[in-house]
Amino acid sequence: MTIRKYTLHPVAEPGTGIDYPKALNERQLEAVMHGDGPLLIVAGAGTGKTRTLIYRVAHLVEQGVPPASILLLTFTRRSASEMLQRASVLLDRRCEKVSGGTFHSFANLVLRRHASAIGFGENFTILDRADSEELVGLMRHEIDVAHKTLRFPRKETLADLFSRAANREETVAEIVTRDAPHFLYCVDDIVRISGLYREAKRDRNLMDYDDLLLHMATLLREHAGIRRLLSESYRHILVDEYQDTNRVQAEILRLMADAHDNLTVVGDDAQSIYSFRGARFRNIMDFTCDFPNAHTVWLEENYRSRQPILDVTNEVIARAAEKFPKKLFSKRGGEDRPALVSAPNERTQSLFVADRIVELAEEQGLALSEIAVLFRAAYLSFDLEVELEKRHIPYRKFGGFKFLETAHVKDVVAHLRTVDNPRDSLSLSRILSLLPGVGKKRSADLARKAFELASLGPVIDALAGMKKSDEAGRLAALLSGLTRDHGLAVTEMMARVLAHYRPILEARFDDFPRRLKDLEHMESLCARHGTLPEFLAEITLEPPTASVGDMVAPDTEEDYLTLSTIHSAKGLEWKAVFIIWALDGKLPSLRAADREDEMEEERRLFYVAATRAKDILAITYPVNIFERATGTVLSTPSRFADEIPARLLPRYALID
DNA sequence: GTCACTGATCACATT
DNA sequence: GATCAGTGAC
Repeated sequence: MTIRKYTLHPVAEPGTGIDYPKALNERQLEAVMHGDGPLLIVAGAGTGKTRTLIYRVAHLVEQGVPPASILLLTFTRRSASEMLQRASVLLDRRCEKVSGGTFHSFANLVLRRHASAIGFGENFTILDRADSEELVGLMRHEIDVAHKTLRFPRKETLADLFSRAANREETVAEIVTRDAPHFLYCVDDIVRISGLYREAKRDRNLMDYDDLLLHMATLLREHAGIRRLLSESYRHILVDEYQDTNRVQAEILRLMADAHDNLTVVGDDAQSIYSFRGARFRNIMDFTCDFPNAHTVWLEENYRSRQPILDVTNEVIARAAEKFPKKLFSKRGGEDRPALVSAPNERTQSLFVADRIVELAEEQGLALSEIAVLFRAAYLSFDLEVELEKRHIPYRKFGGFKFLETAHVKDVVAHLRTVDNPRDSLSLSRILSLLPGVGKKRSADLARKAFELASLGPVIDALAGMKKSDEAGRLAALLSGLTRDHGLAVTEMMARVLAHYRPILEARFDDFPRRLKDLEHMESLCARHGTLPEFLAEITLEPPTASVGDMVAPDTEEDYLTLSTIHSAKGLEWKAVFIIWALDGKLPSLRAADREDEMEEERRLFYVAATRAKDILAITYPVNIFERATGTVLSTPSRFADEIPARLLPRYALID
């Protein structure tokens, strides 16, 4: 995000030392200068928590701590590398040597060395969400579901239940009881499938996202030698966005800090928005229980937003049920209050937002990169996107479907995965099913054979024997070439797979020119990676953030507007922010209505959205929206906006 | 066994 | 709108 670079603070020349008191306020300074031992930084939105972390990293390095023994864990890998880059500008290039990444990427790194200690091979394959759903689907068919008449959960639902159980360290039965009691009638079958799923992953040397964390925790817990080794290697651990960690992650941290207790966590309980992934905002409140000698620092001065915006966001969060009490303040004054705007329908909402964006850009000279439109769910921006395209306003959308999840990209990746891990029968049966005349049965049989022998040999022979099918012969040639020629560069492998896949793509999809662009983009991605396993782990752990259509225009220099889900907007800021579809039933989502804890999370979500704004904030909603699922008509603004006094948040209505 | 068709059912956020 | 189970034609 280029946006963050604009907030870079100019500091002394490298080598001349950092003028900490000049660059930081008193509280930030206290956090940065904290010596050894556990440290909790409770940092409200926009209070400079990233800055504090960066200075703390630089300070540690300056104090002589070897950079490689500092571990910086963040929510996305991109934010880790950005922070380390900024630390490098601050101090010197030593900061680039600091280890940084997400919990998942760090776990991947460790497990690639030590997986055998917990009964896995080091060349395990990482399953993304869709892969794990597919495998669950296979297991679902393994058992005879006796309840033909009653509804049995679909594979997506099952995978979701298993994931919840893993992230919260609860049993599948407990999760079903609490989150899906309507499936209690078949809870035994669900538990059986979860067992089969677990075994299938172990047999095939596969790990899903949750496994990376779970196995990492097991490794640390049960192998004191490895734990000591790791804990000694990373003498200082810093964690960003601590409010969005789950139980397993908290345990990993406790174990990692075993040898030294040098653990710094930064977070804001008011911005915890990932409970569906098992995040416990209570982790941040429990930190001082886990580490009784922890020092706590509070950051409350906001440098981002003008006071009228803070007046609104403070009201929103003041009504939260459970929180660390804090009230943010800003020296940035201003007259303009945020606005709550109703539109008679979605179309008018889109027209209004597009009009205002043009106005801000043309009349007030705001760059498009200083403006963002935020929403609860990815589909809510479709209508606006049509309008933006009509007016030729360039934008990029974050959140929603990733291009990695599209069929053609998955096809290509499956070829590479098969070569990397012949026991990955998911990928193998996927590419076999692409052949004409090969369906479920035959692909599964062949994949099983490859699995048993841990080799593609028999599959290649079988394919070569299918004389009638030209396609089968081509696939055989491709696979045997890729497995035989050792030491091939990833780019070369990709080029061969693409050459093979291209005719299949053209035969299967009407819109193949567009999809071909995605594949070309992927080709350019793999140029950055040395080995095949590295590349595969990379694209699964850190898939390109922009959604599908944006692959077409990746030119970076163009000024563009940001459309984003609120979740994907975490940690970012813009001068002007529009929150669309702030309609009660959409934000908060209707599905949160009967659970108080979920409603509280919706409140925090609204809070995160509103606190992204520096100067201008507009909250809009369409009325008379018919919800087919429930048969209700939604017409009231989000309760989180509605309960704010009009003197702080004035109301406006658009009329057609 | 494979494939193309039908009608019923459920739909958020992401590493 | 996508997915799933069931059906019948090759």
